[in-house]
Amino acid sequence: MTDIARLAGVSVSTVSRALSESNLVNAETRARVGELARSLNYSINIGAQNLRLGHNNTVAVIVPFDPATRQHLSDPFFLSLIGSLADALTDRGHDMLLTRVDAGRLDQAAQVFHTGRAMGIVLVGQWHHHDQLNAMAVRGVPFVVWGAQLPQQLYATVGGDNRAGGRLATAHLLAQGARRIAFLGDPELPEAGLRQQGYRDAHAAAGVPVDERLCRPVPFVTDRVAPEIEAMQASGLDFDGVFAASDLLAMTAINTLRRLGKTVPQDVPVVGYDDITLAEHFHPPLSTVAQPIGEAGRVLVELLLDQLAGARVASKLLTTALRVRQSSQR
Amino acid sequence: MTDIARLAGVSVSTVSRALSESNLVNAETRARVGELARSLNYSINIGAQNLRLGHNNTVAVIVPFDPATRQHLSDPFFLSLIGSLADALTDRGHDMLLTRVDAGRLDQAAQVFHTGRAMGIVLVGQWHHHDQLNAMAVRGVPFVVWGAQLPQQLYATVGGDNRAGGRLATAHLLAQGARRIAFLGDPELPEAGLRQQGYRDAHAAAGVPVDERLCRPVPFVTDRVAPEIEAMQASGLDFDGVFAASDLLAMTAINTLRRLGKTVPQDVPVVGYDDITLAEHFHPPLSTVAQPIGEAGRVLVELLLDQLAGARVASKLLTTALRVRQSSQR
DNA sequence: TGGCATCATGCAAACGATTCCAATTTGCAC
DNA sequence: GTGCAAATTGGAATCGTTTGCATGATGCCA
Repeated sequence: MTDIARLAGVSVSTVSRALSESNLVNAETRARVGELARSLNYSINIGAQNLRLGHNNTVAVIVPFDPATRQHLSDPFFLSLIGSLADALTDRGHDMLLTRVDAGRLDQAAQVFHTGRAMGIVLVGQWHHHDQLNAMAVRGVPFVVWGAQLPQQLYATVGGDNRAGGRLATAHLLAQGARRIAFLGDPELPEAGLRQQGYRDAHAAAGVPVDERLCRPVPFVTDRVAPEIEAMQASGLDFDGVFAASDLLAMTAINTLRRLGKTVPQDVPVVGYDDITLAEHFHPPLSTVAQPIGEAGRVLVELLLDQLAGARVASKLLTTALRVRQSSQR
Repeated sequence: MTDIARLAGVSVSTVSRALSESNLVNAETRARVGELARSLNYSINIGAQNLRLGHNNTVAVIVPFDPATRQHLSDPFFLSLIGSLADALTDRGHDMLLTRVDAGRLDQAAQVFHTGRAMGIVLVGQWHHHDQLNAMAVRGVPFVVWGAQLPQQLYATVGGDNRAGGRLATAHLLAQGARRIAFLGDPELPEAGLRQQGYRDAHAAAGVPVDERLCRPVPFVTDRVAPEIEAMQASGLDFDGVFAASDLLAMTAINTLRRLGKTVPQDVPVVGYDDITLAEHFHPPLSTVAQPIGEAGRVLVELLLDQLAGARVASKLLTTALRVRQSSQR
């Protein structure tokens, strides 16, 4: 900037004003400075600008990281959500900082705010530490979370209506004539827990009892599915439908069932959750509960920005919809 | 920092030194300052630090954006690559700025560097503008690109060995007895072009002629696949194998074939490209050419950092491997 | 006691921008 | 010619850090 000032024969103050299109400077000078800046391929240093202005328009998107398993960032649903966030933030003119932090040391996430790297935070992924999140909220860190609403939460979440989703999926399976529906998913995780709750709701509404042995607490890891299904079969536990808490689990379940000689959907209709890109390309095309991914990114960003604007924001439940495809229709 | 200095009864200089664990300060003062900082929940402002130090340790990952279609960021392969980059950068202690820019206004990508937002750039996605990339390289912008190597290129790329991948896939199909293999993919795109080249290589090596009508220039968009296959069938163009330039195309092709009454792999073996997460969960499990995604992120980051360290870096070709699954084995 | 390292600390100048305030010029009316 | 407002511009302080240099204190040795 000093160089431009020298070349243009004006002071840095004037250059600064000219570049910000202030009408305090003579139109002719403004043009000359602009020209010069362009020809020198110059653009103002955002860091310095932020420092002076006390601004910052980057938003951090933080994904948990389990240091024990050193598991990489690969879940298709969360990757899609990240894509959706990237789009929403770009549309709004914000930069997106993608960060991974140890899921246990959640307070590290706040650092990105305290160090001034980001103006606010979007947390995405499976966060167990409800209390740590509350602590963060109390400390005034601006953030929103993708996930389930919990009682006594001091922060805002955005998430699909997991309970309704579970209800829809299960009701559909019941309507297909299934009476002994296995549920695959770990109810310890808030989102899966609500989906299971919906599963129970649907049973209650239909007057069909739930066999607790059919609720299998499988984590969101595909290689735990096959053993679970084999265990059910080995112990003579009969089932005539499967509702899995994620599409990946559902797909693995279908493959396992096929390997065990059962056909989907004739013997066992299956419904998944998430509606990832490949659900409809799967064979048979997977019935699933769709999460509104595009809307998710937009709403998360909107809530965060509202919060930054000083509003007290409420959590939002996005509507989910059942996509009936062939995997569940006999 | 001023506050801490006041509370600790020392100057900001000392606080700065204490916080950076400099041994120029008395161990006792250092401890006191550290304690104070922790209790005040203070962390140094990275922006100001960067400004003073002239540093910056964030790397921008830039994904193209077609403003005409307003297409969102959703391709599973690129999303995985982004995940891989996030991991590689986190491991190396760098921040990752995820940005989307208009694929046509590629020079905008350089802005993120010129404005000091990032120290370097990783370009990911389908970049047609070879010349613009060269111009960027000439101007001294540090960046690496995921994609195919082109002649006369002044910048470094990292990519799978697309030609070898195409060769592997096609040779495998030929070995399965296929003699009329359809190729789905747009050879105008460098990567798909090389895969097609490999397809031709394999034919030449086996002494099997290529029927040009079997090379179908399908872009990387799934809804263009079915019309293409139907057109082939309608025109009586026979084929007994399919090699698709991406897994998504392959999966759509399989579904289309099935709809047209052909079984995969018995009637038509199919091989895809990329080995996305769901390839092995597909039915039938999809044979495909695996791209080393994890390695991709690491190598991209490594090359960029080498370049920033002043080395002149050469493009790198990552080895690809054929994953034979059921979709191609009769 | 004086001289001289050694240690710990403070002062002030940067880094690259923005902006309040003051200064200069110009135009216009009286 | 004088006075005053408007239009341009420059000077200097500031944002939150780091660091070269200078300063003061302390301890040790002769």
